[in-house]
Amino acid sequence: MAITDEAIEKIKEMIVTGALHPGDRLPREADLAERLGLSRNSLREAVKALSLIHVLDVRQGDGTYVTSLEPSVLLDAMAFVIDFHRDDTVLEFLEVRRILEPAATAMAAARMTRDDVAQLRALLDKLGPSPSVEELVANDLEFHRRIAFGAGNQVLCSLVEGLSGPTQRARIWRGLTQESAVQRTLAEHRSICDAIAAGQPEVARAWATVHIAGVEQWLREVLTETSVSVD
Amino acid sequence: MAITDEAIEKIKEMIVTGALHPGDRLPREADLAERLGLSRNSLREAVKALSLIHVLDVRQGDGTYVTSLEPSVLLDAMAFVIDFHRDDTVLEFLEVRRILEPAATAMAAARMTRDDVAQLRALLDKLGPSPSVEELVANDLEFHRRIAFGAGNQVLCSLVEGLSGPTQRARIWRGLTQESAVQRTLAEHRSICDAIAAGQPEVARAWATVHIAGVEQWLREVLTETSVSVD
DNA sequence: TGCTGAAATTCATCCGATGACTTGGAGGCT
DNA sequence: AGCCTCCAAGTCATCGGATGAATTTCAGCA
Repeated sequence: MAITDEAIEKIKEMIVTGALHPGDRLPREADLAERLGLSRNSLREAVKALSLIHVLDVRQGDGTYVTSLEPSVLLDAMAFVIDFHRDDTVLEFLEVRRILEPAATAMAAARMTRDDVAQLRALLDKLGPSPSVEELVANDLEFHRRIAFGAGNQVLCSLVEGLSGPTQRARIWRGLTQESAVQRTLAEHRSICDAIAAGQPEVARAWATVHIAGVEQWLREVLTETSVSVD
Repeated sequence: MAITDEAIEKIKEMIVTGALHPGDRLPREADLAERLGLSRNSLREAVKALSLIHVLDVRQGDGTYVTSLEPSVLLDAMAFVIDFHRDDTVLEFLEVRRILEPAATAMAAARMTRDDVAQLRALLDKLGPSPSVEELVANDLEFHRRIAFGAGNQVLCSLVEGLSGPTQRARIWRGLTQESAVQRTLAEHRSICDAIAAGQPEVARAWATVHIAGVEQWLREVLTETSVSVD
């Protein structure tokens, strides 16, 4: 194994075994490099890799720290990974969302407080009569984020959030506006919200399923029409 | 933004825009560094980070290549990330598995061929009368892997696979053997297999749910008993 | 043809030096 | 005392160059 990979493993080891706790500061690069028996350059490669996936947080002029290591932070890196995928696999991601989101929505319907629901509805109301694509994306993202958060499971929450990279969501919404399916989608958001407000998990689950399946079907048609060369 | 991060973005951009395709070879480090306007050292940090998440594949003496970028390859990196989590969040991961696995199992029940099922059953039969923990873990992993694969969705498959890091699965099985709950768990595997063989998605889904929920409940009790300091 | 070994290519690792950024404290002002 | 300014120390960021290690390529030979 390459020396840099060993360094990655060793740092990981230090964290997993508890030698390093979340928030802890690492020794300075020069010291840590010496301790691990490699050059500062090679160590930096290891640190850079670990900081890309948010395990380490490097602050110039200050030091290098272990992040909180919360699922949300780590799964966050997943969005980065997902951005690499183009249309051909987008459908598969959407299929997974169709599994996760209804579950999350049902859980949210059982757990969210009256106050949470009020905020959720306020979010939907905030959208003007003719919103831009950017506003739609932001609103959509926030809506699903809050529901996932309301499900009370951090892992589920970040997974749902990460699963539709911002890039993909943007592309979908751009497509929807062109096809004037925006109104239907927004109406579905309201239905989901209503079901959660009524505390009806199964109804909420059904609306969420319908919602995702709708987008899925639309995307499937678009991909078929434009044939193979969507790229 | 740091120059290295810019390099990461630029390489990502090249891939996403299609300037670089899966399998393509990158220019040699020296050239690429010059082209992107940074030193070889800094470029290497970027490359190292991208290769940790399996976006790039570096081969000494040969060159640096873009990987296949298949979901399985990229989500693979998730297992690495998940290894950082300890008992406190394991339950949340398990809860997500309880959502995904039943769905995958139901899909598998509808899609797997007679031949696939035969192999699945053969796998279960391969386990001797008193298997070691290592054998149990390997068998368990392979069992769930095949079902997820049988669901016909790469993303779902790698997600299910990745969600229970090998480390965690091992710990769970070690615990199960101590509590002699092994037989019940193995019996559940057989029930799941039977339901898939019978082509009954809903029965398969139910057994999968029961299976995961069982592990979940056991783990919940263990965590409660041993109090806070499981770490 | 098929094998061997040397040369070319490319990544791996190291070293040393300089620049940039953050933090904390010394010193002075109000 | 409280506050601000500014400087010095600490730490990461980036660079250029040099040498080693692994792989591939291909000429030369049996």
